[in-house]
Order: sequence, then structure tokens, then C-alpha cells
Amino acid sequence: MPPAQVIPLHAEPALFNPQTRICAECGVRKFALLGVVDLADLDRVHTHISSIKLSPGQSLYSAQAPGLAAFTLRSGIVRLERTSERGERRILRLAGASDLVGMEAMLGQTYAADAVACTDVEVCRLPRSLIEELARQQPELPLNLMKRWQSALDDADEWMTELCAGAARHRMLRLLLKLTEYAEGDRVWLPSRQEMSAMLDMTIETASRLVSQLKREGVLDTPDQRHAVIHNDALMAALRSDSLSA
Amino acid sequence: MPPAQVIPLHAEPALFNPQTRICAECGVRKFALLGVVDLADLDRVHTHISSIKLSPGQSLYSAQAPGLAAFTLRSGIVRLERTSERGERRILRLAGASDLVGMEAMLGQTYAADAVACTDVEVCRLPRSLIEELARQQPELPLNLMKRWQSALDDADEWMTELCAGAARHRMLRLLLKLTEYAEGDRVWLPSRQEMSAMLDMTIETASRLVSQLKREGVLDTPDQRHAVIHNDALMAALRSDSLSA
DNA sequence: CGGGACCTTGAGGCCTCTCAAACTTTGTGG
DNA sequence: CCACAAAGTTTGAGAGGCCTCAAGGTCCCG
Repeated sequence: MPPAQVIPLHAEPALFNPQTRICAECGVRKFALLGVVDLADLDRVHTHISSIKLSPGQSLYSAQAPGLAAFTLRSGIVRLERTSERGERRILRLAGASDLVGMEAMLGQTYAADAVACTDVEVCRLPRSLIEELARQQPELPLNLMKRWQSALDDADEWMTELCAGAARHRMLRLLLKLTEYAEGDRVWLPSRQEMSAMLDMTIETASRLVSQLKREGVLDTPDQRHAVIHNDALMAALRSDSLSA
Repeated sequence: MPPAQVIPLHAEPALFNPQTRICAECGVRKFALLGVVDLADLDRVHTHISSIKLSPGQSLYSAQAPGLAAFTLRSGIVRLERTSERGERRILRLAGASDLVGMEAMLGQTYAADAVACTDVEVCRLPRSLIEELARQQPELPLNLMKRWQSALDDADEWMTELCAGAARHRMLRLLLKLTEYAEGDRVWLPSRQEMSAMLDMTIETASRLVSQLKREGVLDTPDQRHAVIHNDALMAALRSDSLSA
């Protein structure tokens, strides 16, 4: 359950379902899939949304498992990963607050990847039947879903062009830049070296060497093991000088 | 125009629009987006489908251009590519017969990548308004579109795990395997070394060396510069022994 | 026949991997 | 609270894979 601070609802109609109240107060709702849905409609629906909390390393769902629900991220970062035919784990992309993951469940398909929490994570579970029921009342919902599919595809394409190609140092710099997109405050989540290596297709040792080097260069500081402060101008300067030499 | 062999339409109702007749005779229609659409509905629609032919290297659409139509591939292979911020071209994935490309146009967005013909290509141009008009009559159409988005995402994810990671030789073997998916007969399209290097993130020289080596090993033959015969058992054996040593 | 685009091959060097060891952090139990 | 184990990180040295630079070959087309 999310931390249910009971804030009075002013202009909203009376809501009967306690979960709907939580939705009404949700900080990411207006950016999320159900942001287009009337709270009143949501309140009338039979299937229930449930809130789930995960700790780093915990799995949200697994590839090949029957997809019964999609999930909206309320906070934290989730990684989507796959195991290659050679048996190596590869991180495909990250999802952050207000992102929707596991959309393939809406098509009755099995999940296409593993979803694992990178940080403490809060998600809302949206069962397939809920979305279908709401879609009947809200014709915009399928359109919003399609836009989310396209934006997942854009993310995948960007990941591919920027994080999968070029020298190791350059890929690491691009990763740091990407991590700032998921920042909460001035600190960003700093992946483990293992995670970095699975995202950037390099060894743990190379990832470690690069992070150490960039720390020495003043591109980032690590107040603790799982957080970094990234100095944007130094990062940008490093990226620029990197492009020149290439 | 596609080669319009006039085959009599038996049980079908009379079709008035000459393009609809071409659709009726299209070899890939039942696998394509409009496979779920009644020919009679298609015949009544105001917006027109048009057929386009492209030669290798010709552009179907460009990234950032306003997306006015999606395209169903009737034959040939199209590559989707992007230019990274460093200015390097990267091939993201391939599309083959019955695939739908440029779906982002259905959302009123600009195209997310460049689409370029790799071989001789025939496509059907499906304007946005056509899809919207048909969707009103055919509620299955949006669902089919969503499935295609998901499958594009699956392709992107598979490309990422299998073609973007590991040793150069392994990536090349995986590419040859992928090319067999687009085979017409026993010959597969063999990309130029330039294209290979943009798909696998390696230099032209490395791609050339690997192809030469695999030819010597009997994994493939090249009857001409743009085609190969791939010997599946040798390819599989190479992939297996590759995984063992890793 | 000459030029251009593409492919192939070689030599040398750098980047990244492999293997190994030491260090740091985290968690557990005394 | 400390000791210890386990996991994760850092650093080094050496090897090897891939890149760079360069030259020569092949095919196609004017």
C-alpha cells in the first residue's frame, strides 16, 4: 500500500472505492495511462488496481509468464532485461516514474522480458480486464496505449543508437546522461557495475575502470555506493571532446 | 503498379475501385495489416492506397518528416536506421514482406527513423486517414495495430540481445541467421559490408574479414555480390562452438 | 579503357577482455 | 559492538580482438 496520507478531496465527486482515492492522490496519475480516465469511471469499475512495493533486485514479472496485468510505475526505476541464446543477461532499457511496463499483457501475450526493480519501487498493477472495461467507456484509452507503445519503441531505438555503439567510454558517458533523466533531486541512481556491464555490453572491470576515471575527471561523485552526483557541464564537455576524436 | 495479373475473382463481391482488385490479389494481404479488413469495406473507402516501387538505396521516408502514411511491404527488405548524436548511422532493424513500417504516422507523429530500401522493394502506402476510416468499420484494426507495435518492440529487443552484444564473429553469425528469415528461396540477401558494419557496430574491414573467413569455413557461398547461400548446419555448428568457448 | 565504388588483405597499435589479487562495503552472528 | 564471511568494487598485468591506416583487387559503368 502507498503511504496513504488522507488529503481531503475538494471538487471531486464522492468516490466509493478506497483504491480510487489513492489514484486521485497519486502524484504521477496525470502522466500515466489512467490520467485520461475519469476518476468517476475508475471508481465504478469492477476489477481492482493494487499497489505493489519492490526492493532492489525483486522481480516484477518474468519473461514467458502469462501476462495478466500491465504496471504503472509510481516511483523508482525498473530494468527490462532478457537472456540471450548464449545465456547472457542483457538490460534492454529502463523505466521510470509514470512509465507503463508489461503492455504486452493487454494483448493476451506472455511477457517479453524480465522486469526487475533497480531501486525501491512502487507500482500500480493494472489487470487486463480493467483496461478493457475502461476502454469501453473511454475511447481515448487505446490511443494512449498506442502512443506508449510507440514511445517504448523510440526508447529502444535511442538505447540502441546511443548506448550500444561506439567506444566503451562514450557509451558510459551516454549512460550517465540517460541516468539524469531518472533523477530525483540532484542525485541519480548509480547502477551496480554488474548492471552497467549488462546495459553497455562490457565487462564489470571495464565499467569499474571507466567510473573511476570519470570520478577522477570530476564528471561525477558518489556520495554512496548506489547514488551519484553528475556534473552536467563536465559530462557535456567529456561527450563533446569524445565526439571530436572519433 | 504491381504486376497486375488479372486473376478472376470468384466468390468475391464486385469491386469497383481498381486498387481494391490489386489488394484482393496481393500475396501478402492475409498476413498484412489490412488482412483483417473486408475487401468490400476497403472498396468503399475514399482514401486511396498506392503502390510504390523502390530500388536499393532509395528512401521510403525520413526521420523527422511528418508521418502521413504507414507502409506495408509487399516484397523486398527495408532497413530502419538512425543517425546517432555523434553523426554515425546505425541500422536499427530490418523489415520484410507483410511487415508494417512507419506506424508512428498513425499517431500523427513524425517518423522516428529513416526507412531505406535494401533490395528492390514494393510497398503499399496506407494514408493515415484510410486507417482511421477503416478502423471505424473494423474494430479489430486497432488491436491488430497494437500487436504490430508489440512485435516491432520484440524485434528491437531481439536485435539488441542477439546482434548488439558479444564478439564480432558471433554477431556476424547471428546476422546470417537473421537474414535467413527474409530469404526468398534458397538465396538470402547479403548486405553490403557498409550495411553490415552499421548493423553490427564494427568496421567495414572487420565485417569483410569475417565474411571471408566464414566463406572459407563453408558457412556461406556468394553466387553474386548481393546474395548468399547459407548452409544452415554449418552455421548452427559455428554458433554452437562459439557459445562453448564464450 | 579509365575511373569510381566496393571489397579484400596486411601490419601495427590500441582498447577491451581475461585472470588475479587486494580492497571496501554489507550483512550476520557471536 | 566487533569479527567474520560474502558480495561487490577496484586495480594491475598480460593477451588478444578489433580498429586504423594503407595498398591492391574486383566489378560496374560511362
